[in-house]
Amino acid sequence: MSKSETVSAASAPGPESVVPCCPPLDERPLTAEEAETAARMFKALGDPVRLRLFSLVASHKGGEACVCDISDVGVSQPTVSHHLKKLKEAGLLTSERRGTWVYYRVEPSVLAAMGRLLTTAAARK
Amino acid sequence: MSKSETVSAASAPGPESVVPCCPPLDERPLTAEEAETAARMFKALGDPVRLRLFSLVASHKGGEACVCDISDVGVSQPTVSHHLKKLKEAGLLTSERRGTWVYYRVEPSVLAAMGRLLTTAAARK
DNA sequence: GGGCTACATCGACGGCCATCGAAGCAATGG
DNA sequence: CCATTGCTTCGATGGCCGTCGATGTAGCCC
Repeated sequence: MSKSETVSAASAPGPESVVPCCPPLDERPLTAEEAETAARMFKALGDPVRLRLFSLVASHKGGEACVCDISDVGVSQPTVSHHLKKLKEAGLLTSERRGTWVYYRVEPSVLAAMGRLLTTAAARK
Repeated sequence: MSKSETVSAASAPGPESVVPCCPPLDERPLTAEEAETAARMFKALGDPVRLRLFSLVASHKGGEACVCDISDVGVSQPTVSHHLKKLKEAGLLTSERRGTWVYYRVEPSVLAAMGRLLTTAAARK
């Protein structure tokens, strides 16, 4: 059961646990649970192929892209699908089927949370 | 020219003349090389234990901590040393021996580069 | 229906990685 | 010089993960 939150109700239930996650890294030591949550997101971007796929979606016009637009990253099509699933499970992407194609789109809130986790630490220096 | 960009490095040379590594994730698709470099950094923070260790160093008074201060994360001491080595290899931490103890300290420039990679993408939304 | 395209899932394989105990190196204190 | 403490390195092991070909499913078109 996902916590009631300001999640856009239009989308499917999807993977829950989409939260601000954690305080800035230099504010307080992360607890074991916080580290587990945050590490899962960083881990999702810790693969070159996934990072390229994510960047391809994020930089695509309209903020979304179908798999056929981004599947030229040097690996087979099943592998692309596998990585997109990983990114979706990490809460970084959402997918929606429209007719023949499946469109992927970035989840801005999670991305902002990750950025805040890092930039605040640097800004306070 | 109006200040359409909130980038702090408008004219200042900046102490961080180091390579920013990559453009923001939503600006242009990353190349294979860029993705390889950036993924290496994200991967370093993609482990819960490493993330806790990094947070412990970053939040410690004085901006540095010896291993004895942060080795209580639930794993053996050799494992702690192993993870600290990984963080150092990723360029996120630096170490210095002073007498009996070895002190670790965060590398602000690399941290800032990672944050910029994420926050710019979110801020431009 | 038949065929085609777009994408996901399955099963398997190879390699990387987190973890540990044991041992090694460094510095201090007696 | 020896013992002790702080930390790193070594070697081994178990598990996770990225990758693939084959197969399955969903939607479009003739």
